[in-house]
Amino acid sequence: MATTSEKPLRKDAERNRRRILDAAAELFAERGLAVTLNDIAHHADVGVGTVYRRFPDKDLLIDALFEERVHELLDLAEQSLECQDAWQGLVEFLEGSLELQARDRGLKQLLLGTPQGCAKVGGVRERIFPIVSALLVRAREEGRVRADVEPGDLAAAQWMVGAILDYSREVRPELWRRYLHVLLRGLSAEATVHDPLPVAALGPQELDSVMSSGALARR
Amino acid sequence: MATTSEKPLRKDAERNRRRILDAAAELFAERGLAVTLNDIAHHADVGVGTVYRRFPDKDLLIDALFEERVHELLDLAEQSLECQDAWQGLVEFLEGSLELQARDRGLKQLLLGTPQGCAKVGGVRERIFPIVSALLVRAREEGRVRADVEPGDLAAAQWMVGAILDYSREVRPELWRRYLHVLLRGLSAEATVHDPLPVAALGPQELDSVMSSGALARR
DNA sequence: CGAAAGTGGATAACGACTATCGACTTCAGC
DNA sequence: GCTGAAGTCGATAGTCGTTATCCACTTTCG
Repeated sequence: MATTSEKPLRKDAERNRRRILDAAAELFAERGLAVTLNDIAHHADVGVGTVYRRFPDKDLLIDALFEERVHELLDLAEQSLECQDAWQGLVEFLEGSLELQARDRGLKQLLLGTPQGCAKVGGVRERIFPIVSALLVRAREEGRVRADVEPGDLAAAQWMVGAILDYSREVRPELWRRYLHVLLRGLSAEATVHDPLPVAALGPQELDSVMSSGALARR
Repeated sequence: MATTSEKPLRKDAERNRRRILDAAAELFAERGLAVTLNDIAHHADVGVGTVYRRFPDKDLLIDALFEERVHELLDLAEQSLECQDAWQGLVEFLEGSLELQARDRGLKQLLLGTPQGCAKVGGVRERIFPIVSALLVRAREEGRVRADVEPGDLAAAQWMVGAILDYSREVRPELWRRYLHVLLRGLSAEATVHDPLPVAALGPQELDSVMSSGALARR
């Protein structure tokens, strides 16, 4: 079970493999997982056949690509658990996680969407959940979070902020911070007035452009 | 410019028109705007051709169907503005609006998604915005809402709770109430601890089922 | 009763994507 | 430098789901 033994790829083949991976990373990040293998091939300056030869199944490509990125998230969770102040840790985790998602549409879809295939990635997600739950429980015990907040609420929070990401990514990539803040305030035990909301709300014309940009597809 | 004059439809034609409208209402509500005219035809026990004859363009059908429903929303907004307590009015509006959306996927998509075509519906949406903005401004003046909250935040709130709707509709249709509550608490001037969160958070097994149900499509 | 209006649903036209194949190019080792 | 194994390219065939048309047939209404 060598980690990455297989056969030693020929030099040009290896170069193409990298090109494909790089192109895929770029396209997934900016356009989401829906990009076709054709798109990726063209973007990598490589024939479609080459892509199919190397990654017969798109899920294999996704797995290969995102394994690393997803582990970043796992590290983040573990590191946040170290934090002496559990509330602080929770905030750090959510901010970090959403920051990654803001920078990579594909990652967001992988994390919050359906797992289908992509075994490795799905597995990591399952390992993150208990860690973050522990973080939440601790923050609750420390009296920083409402007593009736539960782990499921953290998933919901990511869904909600994820929606902001989808709608506003083009117009105001940083808008999600504002609503993460609102949400955290809503979940905290004593919601103080102090710290102002980060980043301004969308103005009327920005709202229009979001609405008509078809951020949410339809038919 | 008679409102609905045209030609007086033949009796059977009129009956079919109604059937189509009814079937469309049902399917849009439970499956969203993406249902095909074929689906609608079959569900209405009518030939596909009949549907196309009556509504050459799907947008026309949507317009015809949702004009009324969207006006309900406009009424709701106006009525909420009457409320002496602006905060109360705001809550009523958001709850009412989201309740409608929870019951009708199509309506939700129409309100929060792209307007493309569907002139009438889009117009009403534009009339609602200033009303709700006024409501917000008043609630802010009354000191119930944080001073830095803006009208755009209400749109964002609907996007966020709308995401909860999309994810959890099958598993727990009422879950959105919990997160509207959290959000409102986050936006309110003094977030008191009192009133407990309505409806429980999703448990681990429910989360799994949401994740794997592919609530959010991908490829 | 007959003309006008309306109907059904097989099927053509489409568009987007997935996947294959085989003539051709490149590499690595002798 | 030659050779054959490894690798490449991209036109194109196959699928799938949807939109839209057409016309022989049925229904309505005066």
